[in-house]
Amino acid sequence: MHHQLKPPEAATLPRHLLEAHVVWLVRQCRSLRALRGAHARLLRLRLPRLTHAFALSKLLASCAASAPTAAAASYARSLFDQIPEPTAFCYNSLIRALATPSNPTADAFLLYRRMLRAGSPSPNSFTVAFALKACATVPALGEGRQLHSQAFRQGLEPSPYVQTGLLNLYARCEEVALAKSVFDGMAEDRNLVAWSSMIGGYSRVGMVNEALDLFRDMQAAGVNPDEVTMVSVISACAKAGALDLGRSVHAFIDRKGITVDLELSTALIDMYAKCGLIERARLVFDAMVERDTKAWSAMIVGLAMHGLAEDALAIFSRMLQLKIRPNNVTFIGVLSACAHNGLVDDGQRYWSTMQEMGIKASMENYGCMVDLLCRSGLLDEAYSFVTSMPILPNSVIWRNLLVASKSSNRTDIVGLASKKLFELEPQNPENYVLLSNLYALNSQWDRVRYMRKKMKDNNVTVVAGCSSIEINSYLHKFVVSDGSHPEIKEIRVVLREIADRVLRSGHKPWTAAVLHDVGEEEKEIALCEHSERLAIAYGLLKTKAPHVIRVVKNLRFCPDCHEVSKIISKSYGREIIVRDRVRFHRFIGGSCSCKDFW
DNA sequence: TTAGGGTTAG
Repeated sequence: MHHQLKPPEAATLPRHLLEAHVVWLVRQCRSLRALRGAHARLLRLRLPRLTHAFALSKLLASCAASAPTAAAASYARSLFDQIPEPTAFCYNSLIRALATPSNPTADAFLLYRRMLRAGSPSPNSFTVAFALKACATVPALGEGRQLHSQAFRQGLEPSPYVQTGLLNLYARCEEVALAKSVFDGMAEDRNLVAWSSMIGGYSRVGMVNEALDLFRDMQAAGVNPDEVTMVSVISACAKAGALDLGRSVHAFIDRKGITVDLELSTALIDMYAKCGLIERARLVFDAMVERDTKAWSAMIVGLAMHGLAEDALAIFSRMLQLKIRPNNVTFIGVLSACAHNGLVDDGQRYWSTMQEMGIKASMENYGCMVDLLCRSGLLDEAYSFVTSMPILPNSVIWRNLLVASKSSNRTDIVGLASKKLFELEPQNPENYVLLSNLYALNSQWDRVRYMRKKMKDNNVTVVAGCSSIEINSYLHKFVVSDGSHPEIKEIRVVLREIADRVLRSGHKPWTAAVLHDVGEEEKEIALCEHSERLAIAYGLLKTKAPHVIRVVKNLRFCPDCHEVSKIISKSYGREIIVRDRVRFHRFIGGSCSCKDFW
């Protein structure tokens, strides 16, 4: 009946029937295009003034509920501007529509402020919830905090939607302490969304044990997780390199019949890849019924991380065949696959492909290219690439260049790179240590001493690296020379044994070159109590049956650790998989399966 | 009309 409504008839109908027609028409719309079509049809009906405003607000609300794109946001704004006296409902809808990832200016917050200044209509709990969501999407912590205090003043804070909005804002801004305090205050109101948000917050900042403990608490509280919760739990395992945990969580997902949707599959691919089981990642990928750019990217990045360039590139070309548009992250995978396998020409070709496809290169993409050129020994090309970049190179890029020129006698590059590094990050100990090691390598001991002095003068202290090992579903963390562990005595016995075996193998600790002017005892500590070695020692102590020891480091793997892990693996007959921040080093019987070790 | 999720160089 409704769709047969014609303009002359419209003028004669009572208001409630017209409104019902509007509601019906808008409800049919499944896309932005359909909404525009409905808008045009409603205009042709020449509705009375009030019904017209009603129609615009319904269109606006539907637009706000659609996919959060830039197009939807701008259409919503144009609808809003046509409404003579916008109600709170209209403001709420526009604020909701403005919360798009492509709208980083916190426009939603500005609109909320405008509403407050105008004095009417008054914001309600919907307004605050939508505005908080916008701040969480950007993310804009400062604006979000202002919202928090305003919500408090207006008495809107107790609304459970405002509460979860605040919790999620803080969780997304990596303010876990603030998020936790909101979460703790919710007590009775804690629902699935609140639990998931909090777990996601912990997962995001790498507080894996906290994320998993909370996941257990949630179940104990009788709240059943869904696929959204599981994404956070799985990505926490991925971050920690906790394969056993990840596997048991995956089994839990299957047991509970939780839907493994697009996002959860992607998280599983990432988890298996980061935990060293690339074959398993591949199985998850192959079983997917629907794959988007992120899913393809996760698979490509995973393969690249494992040095499987051929597979990564094959997957990439299949992706192109299926007309899935890659993004800059996909190209991070493609370019790093080339870099790790010395495929300079291919890498440069893919770089041009990326430009041709109109994909804007990010700092990471430039970084991949610099890495590609450096690893292939094309130092000059790398240098000119860096100096002609349209964006200012960051410290990662300069460090890469510096490491690449360590045995090149290119004092110009070393000079520029170190100058840039100390300008960009005067307080980062990594730069001092790197340069000092570089001088030590060339036996320039006076320069080594100068770097140490400079470090001292600038009050730069080395932040200890941290390694962790997963034993019985728990992550045990260690830092260098960490004597605080309750079982440190037993660990030291194993360490002593490791040191003996390592020294007997004839390996000369690399660190000793840098520590040439320190005492024997310090050298021994350097050899002995690296965080990673503490973790391996603890693994040897605690795990008898499994032959695999997995250690995750938050720092870059050093050549000395690489050598020592190989020796331990061979000597104890254990497979050791060490993952540093970026990739894998798998040692089995003394050989290293990592192809790109420098 | 309300809230939670996945891929990112060394």
